[in-house]
Amino acid sequence: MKSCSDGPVSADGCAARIVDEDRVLEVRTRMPPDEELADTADVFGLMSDPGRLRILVALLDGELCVCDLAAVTGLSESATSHALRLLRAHRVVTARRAGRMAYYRLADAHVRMLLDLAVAHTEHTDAIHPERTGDH
Amino acid sequence: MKSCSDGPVSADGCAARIVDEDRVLEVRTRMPPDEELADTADVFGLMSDPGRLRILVALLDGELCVCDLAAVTGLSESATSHALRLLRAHRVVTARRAGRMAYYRLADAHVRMLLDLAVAHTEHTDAIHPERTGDH
DNA sequence: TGCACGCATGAAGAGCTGTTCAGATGGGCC
DNA sequence: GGCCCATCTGAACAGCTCTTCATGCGTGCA
Repeated sequence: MKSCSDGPVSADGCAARIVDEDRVLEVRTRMPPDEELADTADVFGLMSDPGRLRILVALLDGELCVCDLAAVTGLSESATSHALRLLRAHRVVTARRAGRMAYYRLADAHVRMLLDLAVAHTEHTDAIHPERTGDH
Repeated sequence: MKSCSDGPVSADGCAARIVDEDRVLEVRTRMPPDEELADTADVFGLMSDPGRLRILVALLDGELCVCDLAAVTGLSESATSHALRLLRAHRVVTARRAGRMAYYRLADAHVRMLLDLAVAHTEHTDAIHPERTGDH
């Protein structure tokens, strides 16, 4: 294998040393473009809050109004509304107005698949526990 | 349908009004326990940072050392190491030491599936753009 | 043995996130 | 019209996150 710092740094202006330049270039070409990665990270970010995750899991079975979502998730109605606003802004959920009520449902098949996969696995596998770090 | 605020609040001490109490109770029973939801949210949180997401996507093809990961992701080597420490603590990646080098690889099949699903979809669907909110 | 290298770590600061509080909006009902 | 109710919104604050800088640690090589 090559030395980690022989020769000038790679052509893209990055100052980091590189061990296996061919491999790095290959992985780079496989890497989705920045914008798509950022969007994907955003989607994961939306699902990374326990409150929002509860909301989304609750909506897997069908639509619910804001106050019922608040009751299911344990969030305040204000916090629920804020969370729904975020999810709505990212088109993960849509609202249906019925008089004074607002009924929300999942609007993104992609997110639904991710939720199904995640929930299915949390039911059958042991949780990942950060406490038991396993390093050093 | 019932009025949203008739009768006393539901028996669990939550002060929120409830429209469809049966539905709320049913969804609650389907909801995974708090601990599992928290762990799932943590996993999504790990994938919600563009830098960490890049690292994980890069590792889909196999192991890489820290400096190459830094080169691929565009992160500094320090930031890369910090990110890897987090991922390692959650057992999402494992390290193999070879002399001075440290080679990392994916260690969690669950996370790999989520990554595959997410990346596959970003390649074929239009991104979710928060700018076009679509509400009101 | 001493140095250079790859990596790991701790501290610190800027920025982001999620909550609560207070108030606004708009629809139904008397 | 006037009131109540479900929801929405903005401001503000606490807590967390991610990055950088500086340094420590273990390894390989001269």
